[in-house]
Amino acid sequence: MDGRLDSENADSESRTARRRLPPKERRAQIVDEAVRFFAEVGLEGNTRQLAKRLGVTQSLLFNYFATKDELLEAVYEKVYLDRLSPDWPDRLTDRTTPLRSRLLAFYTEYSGLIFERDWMRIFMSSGLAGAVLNRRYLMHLGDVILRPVLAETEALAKGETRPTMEDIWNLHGGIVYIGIRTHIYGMPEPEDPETVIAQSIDKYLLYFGIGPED
Amino acid sequence: MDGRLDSENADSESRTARRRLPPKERRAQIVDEAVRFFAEVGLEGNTRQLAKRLGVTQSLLFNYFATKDELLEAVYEKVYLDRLSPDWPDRLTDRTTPLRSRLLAFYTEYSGLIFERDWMRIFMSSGLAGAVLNRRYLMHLGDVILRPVLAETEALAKGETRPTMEDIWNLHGGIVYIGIRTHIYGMPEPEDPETVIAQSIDKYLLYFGIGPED
DNA sequence: CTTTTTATAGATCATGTGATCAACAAAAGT
DNA sequence: ACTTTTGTTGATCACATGATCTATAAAAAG
Repeated sequence: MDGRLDSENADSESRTARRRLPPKERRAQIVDEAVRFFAEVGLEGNTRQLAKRLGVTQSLLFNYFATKDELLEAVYEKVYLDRLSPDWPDRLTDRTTPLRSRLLAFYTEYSGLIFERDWMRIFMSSGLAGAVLNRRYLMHLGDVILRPVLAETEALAKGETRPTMEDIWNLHGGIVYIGIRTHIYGMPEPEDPETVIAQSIDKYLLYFGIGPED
Repeated sequence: MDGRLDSENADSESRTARRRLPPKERRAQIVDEAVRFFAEVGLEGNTRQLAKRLGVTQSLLFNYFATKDELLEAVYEKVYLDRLSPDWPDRLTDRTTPLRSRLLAFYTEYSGLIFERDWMRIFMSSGLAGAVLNRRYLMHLGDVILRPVLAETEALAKGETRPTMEDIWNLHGGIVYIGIRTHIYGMPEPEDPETVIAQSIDKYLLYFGIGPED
C-alpha cells in the first residue's frame, strides 16, 4: 500500500510522500518559499499555509526554526543579504569616470535589485514592524553609499549651496519611491524607469552645477 | 469595597464604570482611538486591546461595527478624509503667483498634514494590505494635484525636455519619502524639512528652466 | 415615580494559530 | 542484513481572537 507513483499531480508542490532532505537544503528551501509567501500575504501569514505550499507538515517548520519569529529573522536576512554589493563604494568613488555615469550605473543596478515585489514588500513590512535588520540596512546604506555620494558631490559642486545628506536622501527617495508606488501601492510601473532615474540624477547634478562630464 | 480613589491607577484609560454615550459620540470615539491604535500596532492589532484602551468591553465594538474589517474601513475613511484640501487645485493653478511659491505653499501644507505618524503608518499598512481606499486616494491625488502641476510646469518649461507625469511623481516621491523614512523606518527626522522641500522644488524647476519668479 | 428603550457588560462559543511530542521511516553506518 | 541515526509526520495542546447572546442598568419617555 505504497503507491509511489511519482507522477506530477498538478499540485504546484510535488506531493511525493515524505522526501528526506539534508538539513541545509531543507532549511534553504523553507526560507526561499517563506520569502515569497510572507511578501505576498504579509508577515502575519500563518505557518500552516506556508507548510502547505512547501508540501511539508507545519510541525516540520519548527524543527528548523524554534519560533515563527526566528523564521522571519531568517527571511529578513535572506532578503537583505547581498542586496548591497560590496564593490559599489569603490565604483562610486572612482573619479576616473564622470559622477553622472557612476550614479547612473549604481542606480540602474540597484533599482534592478530592489524594484522587485518580494524585496519591496518585505522591506516595508519589516520596517513597519520595527525590525532591527531594517534599520541596520538603512544605516549601512547611508554609510557605504549615500555618504560617499555626498563626498563626491561636494568635490565637484560649483554653486554656493553645498550639498548635504538630505540632498542625497532626496535623490535616493525619489528613485526608491518608484518601487514603492508600483509594488506597495500597486500602481502601474513607469514605462521606462531608466529614463526616470537618469532624469533624477540630472536634476540633482544640475542643481549643484555639475555637468554630465564633470 | 469600591475605593473610587480617582487617583491614576497607572491605567492610561479612566476606569469609570459604565458611561453611556450617544451612539454617534461613541462611534467617533472608537474610530479615533482605533486610528491611533492600528497605526501603532498594525492592522492585525486585536480588538480586546483596543477595547481596553477605550475603557469599554470588547463586545461593545461589535455593536458599532459588524466585523473588524468594517471597523478598519471606518479607520481608513477617517484617516483619508479631508487629507486633500479641495482648494488646492485652484491655488496650484493660480497663475498670478509664481509656480515656485505655489508649489512651496502646497508642499508645506501637505507635508504638515501627512508627515504624521498615524497617517503615514496607516496609509502604508493599508497600501500593503491592498485596500481600495488607498488606490483611490492615489488616483485622486494624481488627478487633482499632480496633473495640474504638470500642466503648470508645461506652460512655463523652457528647455527642450518636456515634463511628464513621471517628473511630478519624482518630485512628489522625493518629498513623501522624508515621511516614510522617519515614520515607517524610524529614522531621525531632518532638522529642517521646509528647506529640504524647498530644495526639491528648486531642483525640479531648475531642470525645466523655470526661475523662482517664473 | 413608573415604564420603556437601549447602550453596555460579562460570559461564552467557534475557530485559528503557534508550538510540542511521541511515533515512524528513510538514509547512513556497521 | 542489522542497527543507529535523524528527518518527518500526525495528533494534540494551549491560548488568542473574532464574534454572539443574554442580562443589566443608565437614560429617556410617559
